Amino acid sequence: MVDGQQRRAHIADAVLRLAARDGLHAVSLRAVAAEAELNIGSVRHYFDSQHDLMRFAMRATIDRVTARLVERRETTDPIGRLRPDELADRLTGFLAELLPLDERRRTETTVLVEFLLAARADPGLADLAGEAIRGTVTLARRVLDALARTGAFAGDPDVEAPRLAALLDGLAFRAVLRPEITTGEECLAVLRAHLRQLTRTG
Amino acid sequence: MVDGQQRRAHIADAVLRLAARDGLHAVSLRAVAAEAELNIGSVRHYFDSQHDLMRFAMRATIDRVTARLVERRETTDPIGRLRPDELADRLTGFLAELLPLDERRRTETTVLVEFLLAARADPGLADLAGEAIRGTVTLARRVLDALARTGAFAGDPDVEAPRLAALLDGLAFRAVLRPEITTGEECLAVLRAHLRQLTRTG
DNA sequence: AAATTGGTATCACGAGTGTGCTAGAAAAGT
DNA sequence: ACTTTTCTAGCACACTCGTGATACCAATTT
Repeated sequence: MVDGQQRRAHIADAVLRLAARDGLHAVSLRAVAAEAELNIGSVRHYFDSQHDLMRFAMRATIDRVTARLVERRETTDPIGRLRPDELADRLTGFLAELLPLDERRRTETTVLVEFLLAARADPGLADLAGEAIRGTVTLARRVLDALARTGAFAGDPDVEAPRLAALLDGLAFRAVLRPEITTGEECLAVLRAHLRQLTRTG
Repeated sequence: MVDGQQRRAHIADAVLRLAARDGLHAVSLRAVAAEAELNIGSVRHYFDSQHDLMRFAMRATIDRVTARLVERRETTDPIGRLRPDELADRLTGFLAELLPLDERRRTETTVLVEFLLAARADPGLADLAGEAIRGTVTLARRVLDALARTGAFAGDPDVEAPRLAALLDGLAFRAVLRPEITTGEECLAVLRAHLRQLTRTG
């Protein structure tokens, strides 16, 4: 007996690799089967339709990123008294989980952008897209809370959270599209500057 | 004799409408012909290949947005002495040209996002994508210059320009994907807050 | 008036797509 | 040992796609 969960994950991985490399439009059943080194019939055994496969892959990506953030959620806990700049740098590293700074994060971010855009015209993915888009704001809110808890920040969260969320998604988007223009170092520098400035305003 | 330029623009319009409504993957020669109420043969008469058509449409979109910005470029000229906040609001309106705040801008922004992502796996569009991505930073630089010229801002342009660019693209991206989450008002509020804060920092 | 170009309209081909369907092999349950 | 489920493998159908090729009409040129 084969491990069904593991097989599905393996297939989803093929989808992610393919989508990140060649774009979502290149993700066909046949291409996925080839990439996963499986037969088309096998792929279809684990996923009833192409749509199921896509949804599963998108779900998996969101969960994967979320899991990383949860793993590191203690980063936002104010252990001890840190200097504001130190706290800002700490949170920069935390939020950098959403930026394409290495192979893994690049794949995840790229695929998410692809899926989000696809969801625009595909009602079957609308809920997942909403989840992801809201997720960034939620995360931003959490980080701002962490700043506020140390008294280093006292701005209006209803403006600052969307602002930080847009900045994050914008950096990710630009770095995904043209890494040689919006480099990883630049992303970090910008994000760090933003968080540091927030600590100076409140 | 038919006006070739006009016909090409008409066809490109059909591409934009289609791409904005159903996504780029739905833009086939047949769909474009139907949308433009032309015969496939006619479309093919004006464009040698599908790739030519795509390139032309992307080029047209970039030019259209650029033209709007050039039309309003005097907005960045410091006529008279404005209060910093007034200047910030003025520049907010200027940069809002890149945000999907009405039908026209929504179409343009959406299509641009679609094309940018498509360019990731299509070397034939790479130069246009680079142009667009660089364009946002250039624009950001111009706005920061305008701020600096009035002495209201003295930050580091090498950080602030990419930051503003990422914020702009992030707002546009999010508002294109989920307008009910990242609304037009929120975009404006965030952008205004950002520019106002810049005037207070320097 | 004849010839050339510009524009419109179709057909046909090969390639690629998702999916319905069938069937053999392998493993698990009885 | 037999049956049933799981898995793998592949055929075939209907569809869409871009494009080559062809033909016909209209306007302009010669």
